[in-house]
Amino acid sequence: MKTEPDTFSIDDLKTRKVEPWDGVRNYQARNFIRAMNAGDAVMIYHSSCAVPGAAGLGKIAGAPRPDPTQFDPANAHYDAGSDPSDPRWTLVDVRYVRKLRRVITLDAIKALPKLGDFALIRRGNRLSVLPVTDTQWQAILALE
DNA sequence: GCCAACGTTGGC
DNA sequence: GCCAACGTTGGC
Repeated sequence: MKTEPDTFSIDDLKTRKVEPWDGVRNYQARNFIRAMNAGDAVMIYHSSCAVPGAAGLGKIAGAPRPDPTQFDPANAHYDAGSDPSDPRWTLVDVRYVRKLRRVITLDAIKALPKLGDFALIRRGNRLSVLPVTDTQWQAILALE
């Protein structure tokens, strides 16, 4: 799961302990959120910053649920077209697990030989929530 | 349903 | 700040 550290970093998650991951407004990312289960492991990735890369680990704290910000006209992520009886957008609550000892940079991840098809390093990748296979997960964490 | 214009993401 | 990628919007 990507986040811009200037807005919400792994340190912020550490302070908050659990954070509702709201504001995702991309159908593909939403579908990945809907496929999540409580207890699933997540890697927290810092994007749009000086050193993009994996910064920490978390886990999903509960079942996916409607994102309340979609119904709040004052919220930047308000969606007037979302029907409260069938909410369009979903969030999960993410619990802090730990920071990585150092940021595993995008460069280092790209240099891994056996990632296979990985949405994070596809050209023009813009997905804010994307799946990581066991193989990818272990290969990345082995760089810590 | 096509496609140009526009907006956003995110690395550099 | 620039620009490539790509999703969304809206005119036709």
